[in-house]
Amino acid sequence: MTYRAGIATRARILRATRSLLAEGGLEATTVKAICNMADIRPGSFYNLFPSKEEVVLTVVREAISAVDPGGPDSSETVADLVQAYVRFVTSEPVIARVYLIVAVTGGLTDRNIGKRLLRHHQSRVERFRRAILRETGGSTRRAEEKAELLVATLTGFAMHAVLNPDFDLPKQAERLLED
Amino acid sequence: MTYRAGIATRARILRATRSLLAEGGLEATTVKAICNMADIRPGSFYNLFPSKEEVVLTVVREAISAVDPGGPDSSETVADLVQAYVRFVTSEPVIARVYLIVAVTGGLTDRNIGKRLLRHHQSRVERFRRAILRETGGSTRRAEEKAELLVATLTGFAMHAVLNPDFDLPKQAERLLED
DNA sequence: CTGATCTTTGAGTGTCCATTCTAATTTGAG
DNA sequence: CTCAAATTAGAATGGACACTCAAAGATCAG
Repeated sequence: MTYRAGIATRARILRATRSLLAEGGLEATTVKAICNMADIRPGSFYNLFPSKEEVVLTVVREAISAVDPGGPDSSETVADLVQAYVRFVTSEPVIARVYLIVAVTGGLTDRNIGKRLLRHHQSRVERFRRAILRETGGSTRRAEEKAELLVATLTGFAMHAVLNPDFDLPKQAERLLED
Repeated sequence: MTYRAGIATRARILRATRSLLAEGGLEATTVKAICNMADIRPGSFYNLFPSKEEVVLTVVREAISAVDPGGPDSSETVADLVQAYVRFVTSEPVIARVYLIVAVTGGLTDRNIGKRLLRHHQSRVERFRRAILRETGGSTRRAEEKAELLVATLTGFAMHAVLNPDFDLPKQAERLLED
């Protein structure tokens, strides 16, 4: 994969996979569908990726890391974190859908994705916990509980936002911060 | 299906389907797997159910209605509703997993299940809204928003409870009621 | 006991899937 | 321009899937 053509094809495959995952989940993401959307033949696909699983994992990794962009910042507030998440879900709906569909469904049914998701979830809780401690103080234990509540709530919100187009995510998130 | 043998076989098929859905989602729920677990041959399966889809839908319907047992009661409180949900998730983990897995995977990818789920979600919000109005008053609009927030949060909690065995659902739900 | 009806069996069907293979074509460094 | 390496095409393979079918067996009302 050192020629320009290969690099471009690889990008088209990833774009198609992302789109298919967001639209119809793993079930709709067949190699044939990817090839159709990327306008290539299976031979090209397998010249650039060793398996379908590898493309899917690549896109899922991308989606998971997009949930928490940038490293932890020692001055970020809880509101910053919540707003960053809301912005992610509303401005990158395709990747957000991939995250919810594949991460959550895969997390529930596939061990590898499940572990990866749990690790990611714990690091998110940790980041929220630090922000809560900086902002409102209290015991570490109490902050941890608050953080878990916040993260779980946000995930629930995102799911409903994807399921129900009328769900007003920004407003609900704002209300969440008031309490 | 008027003979005893048929009725018993039907029950075994449903039990196997429930278990497989809870364990590995739709992907793991193949007709072959159902037949193995129920110790029957495909012919028997198709004598009692017209298709795999029909069994899955039967189990999903069962799971959806199990989330809100009993009709709306004009004296139920918000705490009652929250506790009923927590009890459902903790005491019927198999069916709860079916609800979450199919809700997320099917709801996002399959139109029929998605619509059914959206309707169910709206009736749940309605039930919460009424309880909130009775209890704390306020405008209908505000109560609706509060209700949506509660339902979304509870769904997020249930997901994390299924994903992370350490997540303390009853305690988090209790804390949710305090605020 | 009998026989109409229900149930079960298990091999078989067609379809779709991920993946492989060989040969042809395109690329770009020297 | 040359040629080794990268890329592509597209038919072919094997396996898993949902589902069918004809024949054998079990059930139970009368």
